[in-house]
Amino acid sequence: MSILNAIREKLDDLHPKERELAEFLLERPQQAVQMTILELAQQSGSSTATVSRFCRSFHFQNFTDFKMRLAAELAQQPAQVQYQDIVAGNPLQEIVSAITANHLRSLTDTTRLLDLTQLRAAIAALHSARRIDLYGAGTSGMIAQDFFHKLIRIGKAANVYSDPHLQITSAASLTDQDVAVGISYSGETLETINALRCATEQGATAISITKFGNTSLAGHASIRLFTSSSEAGMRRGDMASRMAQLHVVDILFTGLVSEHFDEYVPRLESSFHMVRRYTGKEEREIP
Amino acid sequence: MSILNAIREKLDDLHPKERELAEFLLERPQQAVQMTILELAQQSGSSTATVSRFCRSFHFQNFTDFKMRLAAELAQQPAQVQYQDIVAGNPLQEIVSAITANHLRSLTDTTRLLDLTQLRAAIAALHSARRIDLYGAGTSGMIAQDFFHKLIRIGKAANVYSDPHLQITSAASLTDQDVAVGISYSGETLETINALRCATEQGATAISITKFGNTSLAGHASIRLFTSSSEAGMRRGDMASRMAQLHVVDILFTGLVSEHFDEYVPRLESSFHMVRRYTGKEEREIP
DNA sequence: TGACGAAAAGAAAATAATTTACGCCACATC
DNA sequence: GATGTGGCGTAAATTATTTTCTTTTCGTCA
Repeated sequence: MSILNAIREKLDDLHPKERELAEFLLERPQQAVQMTILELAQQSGSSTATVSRFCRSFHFQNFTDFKMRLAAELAQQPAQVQYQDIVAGNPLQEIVSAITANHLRSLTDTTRLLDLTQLRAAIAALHSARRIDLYGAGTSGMIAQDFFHKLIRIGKAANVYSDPHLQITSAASLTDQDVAVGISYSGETLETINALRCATEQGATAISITKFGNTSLAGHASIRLFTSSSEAGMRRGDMASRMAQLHVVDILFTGLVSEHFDEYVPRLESSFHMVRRYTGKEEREIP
Repeated sequence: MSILNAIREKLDDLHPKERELAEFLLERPQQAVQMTILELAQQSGSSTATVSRFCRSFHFQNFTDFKMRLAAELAQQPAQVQYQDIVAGNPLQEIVSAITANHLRSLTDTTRLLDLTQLRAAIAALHSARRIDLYGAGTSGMIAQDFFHKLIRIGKAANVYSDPHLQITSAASLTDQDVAVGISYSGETLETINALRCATEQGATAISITKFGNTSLAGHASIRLFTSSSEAGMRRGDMASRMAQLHVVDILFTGLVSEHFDEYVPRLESSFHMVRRYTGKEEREIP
């Protein structure tokens, strides 16, 4: 942050208009680097001449040089705004920063919370499962879908259900050779809990993916995986939590493939090529 | 290295002079970002017009925009762990680190590539849309689903289709008051391209969400949103790209809600409470 | 109190940079 | 060999930036 720091240090020594400009730059550097000198001058209440002089006074070759270097500096570390809920009329740039920060935070927190032992147990269970059932509702249903997509790519006998009746119907036919995965961020989704309970009763290995804490769903699972839990923020919805859950799914899947590389990778590559072959643009172009 | 990657990928498709330019950029990007368009044209053996056209063909606003984003990209410290593919028998801890790094990188790269103008245009289009159609196949279909979940929460007349026949059927009935969103990481999914083309023909506003570069899908959209593009890595699948796409969806949605706070937030809160009321554990516990 | 000078800052002119319109040329097609 | 198409450069138009010149403001000193 050397450029912005240098500006901040000099703030008191600057002429009034330059100071206004400097303050604008410190406040909204991201926007500033996208502007022309005229836009910047107008928005900061000065003139193009002042901006130009300002850049030279800081020993940049010219305005463009200044803009480039500032852009490079800003790219170094993304702004850290914390777990914000949606509020009215935020500048778009701030929304972008806030969401990015939320998501990054969510992923790193989740990584930190991961229990390698549980992860290994989950991978082992998935690997030796005869059949894999996935349960989830709403957004967590989508996570389950995603996991499903991945599992069938490596030829696993997986199923995914978001219909409560089907969930139970399927769970009822599981055996002790099977695995059921219940996904629910809150860990309190009744349908998912019931499906996992039912699976457990049939002797299946139950894996839960919930937010960190002692949630009901985790209570019914023998293998528990957790994602970071941020304060709710009903407006924000489940954006960050969904990222975290996908993150866990990705790690599970990658761990699974990596540990049984020779078995799964050929299937993975085959599915990749087949999808290309049968859906790719090159062979079927419509004129 | 999204921008340079995108250039590298397109290298074979470029016209001779553009190609020379591209090769120069790939070889000496650091120098390139310090030059004016004339210098760059001369040193790469082309003309200013060619450079300008080149930048636009990659969907940058103009040469300056290109230079700024490239400078920002070059300023990024090389990540400790780079976009890794799945390999055999890695220690689990390393897998976790690698995936986390991949995902973080994917999000920050995508954020850096976001074009606020396009984003604003997309938000405005979505807001005033009479009807919103979402198209996607495979994993991108899931992203479309996710967006759909969000849009119906705020009472938008949205639909999501992954069946190609339904996509076209629905697209055919769009009007110039409607919006169609095509999602495809590769930007080359034929079904999605056709659906978006059809929508465009009906006069609907077309929004694309693809990896960065000049992809076919983006070519058929009037509003183009991009995610970071990493080298393929077929085993890794589309984990990081999916994160990036969701990231864009989240930003779109949050921006939409934030800009029209009074209209959307009550609906959002209502949907939140209703889901709680009708599916929550507290009222329906099974003993 | 008024005159002078220094410095700040804008207007406008000058310059530089970038985009666009236009047209030429090469190559392909019939 | 005529005609069309598309790549590409030149130059004109546009836009952006810098510099010069002028006005204004404020402080100092007679």
